[in-house]
Amino acid sequence: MAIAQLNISPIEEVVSLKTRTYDALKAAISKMSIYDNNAELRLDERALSERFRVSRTPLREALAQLDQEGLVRIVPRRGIYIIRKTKAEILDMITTWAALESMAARLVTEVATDAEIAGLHDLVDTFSDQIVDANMDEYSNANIKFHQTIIGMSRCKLIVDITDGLFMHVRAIRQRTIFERDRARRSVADHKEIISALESRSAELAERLVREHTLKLRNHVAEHVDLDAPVKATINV
Amino acid sequence: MAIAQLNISPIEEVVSLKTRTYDALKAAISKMSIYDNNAELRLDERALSERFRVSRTPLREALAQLDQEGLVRIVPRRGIYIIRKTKAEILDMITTWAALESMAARLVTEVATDAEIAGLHDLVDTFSDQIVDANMDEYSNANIKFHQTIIGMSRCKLIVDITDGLFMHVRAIRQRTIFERDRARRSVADHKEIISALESRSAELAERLVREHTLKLRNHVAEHVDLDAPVKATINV
DNA sequence: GCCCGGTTTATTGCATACCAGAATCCACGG
DNA sequence: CCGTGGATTCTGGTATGCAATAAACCGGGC
Repeated sequence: MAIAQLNISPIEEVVSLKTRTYDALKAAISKMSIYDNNAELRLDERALSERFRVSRTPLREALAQLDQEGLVRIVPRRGIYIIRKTKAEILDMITTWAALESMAARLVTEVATDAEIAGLHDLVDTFSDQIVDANMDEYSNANIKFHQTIIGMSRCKLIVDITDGLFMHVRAIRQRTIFERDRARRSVADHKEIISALESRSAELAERLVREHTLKLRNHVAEHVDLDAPVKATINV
Repeated sequence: MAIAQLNISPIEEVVSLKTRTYDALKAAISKMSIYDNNAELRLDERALSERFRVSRTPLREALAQLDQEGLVRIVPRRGIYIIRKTKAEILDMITTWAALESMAARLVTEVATDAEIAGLHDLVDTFSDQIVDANMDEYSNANIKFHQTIIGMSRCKLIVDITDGLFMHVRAIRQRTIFERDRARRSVADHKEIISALESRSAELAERLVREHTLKLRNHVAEHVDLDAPVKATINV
């Protein structure tokens, strides 16, 4: 059988070593439990260069980008360190997140299709009941996905990008934050309310619910999370 | 008279060429009217390297950071281009700004001192009347300063940083956006209302006023600004 | 005269070599 | 035994050179 039609793809987009190194480093840092007390926070250029089989030049360019992004800090003549966010910074991130997602919710009521909004149920109903108790980690992921989905439906790419960055950091401290069954249950309830608000296209309500939901988390973290203490459990948005 | 106490300052912090190149490039790009039709958007590494009297290595690291930040785009094997934001991106930026500043306003009602809030009057009263008509450019700067001041009083450094980045881009298109006397006057009125809301510590009201104020700008730009047309006049927040 | 192919040239990506500052180690003196 | 000063080493910062790719140019054929 002959080929009926040439399937043209944009050609293999040659990715520079810099970019690949950047991605690899970012992934590695994300996966690593940087809030473990015994985590190695210092990065050695030459060692990394060897492990990635890349010269220091593209590696350093990748590091410069990560520095700009706030994931690492390059101290001249001293070294490169993975950044551990302070509690204040984490709180700021959650506040910013609240600001952006509440605006996103407002936009969703204006631009999203009914089908899109309906799709949110799938991300919540699964965890409606006792399931939450069992798989906290899975729930936590679905949870973040719920929020990211709402934000995505806002059609505001900038908000999506910024919050993606924030989620990466927030994810990193999950393991160091308090696990509370009740919080998860209340969270599910909140989510359902939010979906209702979106479905009824009430911008003000949706915005307020989302904001309050996230600020609840903020207050929770402010009160119960100690970033300098040993690992405790999982955060539940 | 002998020295009573040693005044220790953090010592002269040595700034790397990379950092200085980064700053210089950023300043140069900001100053440049990148929305001029005849603006040169392609950057030549060697030429820059010569002009800055710096080798290509730190220059490239600086460019990598600017790329991450979204000011330039590095296309492998093709070149480095200054990014011209599309209209959609500009609108997204203003939306994001609205989200962040309205949250900031809320925070201000909670954490700012009366003195701080009172200080806002100075940034507005000067332009209360006809003065607006004369010096649009000056007014425009004071205008941005007004918003930055509010954001600063929120004590949320992350919001400050993000919005600083946004302002840089918004500033860049000012010259290409419509100048409207009436908008400026209404803007001053809005600002006064916002100050009142902050003074009375009403979070909801302040948040709403700020959001609506900025979204007004968004709609204005959406309707009246054409980024592909020749220069027209100045934006008035 | 136009189009296509090959060749040249310009420019970027990467690697390596060198430089400078900081931290550590060690020897010497108190 | 401790503190100080210098030398060594380690690590990041910078410069330069080479390789690879893409754009520009040129020549030949239709």
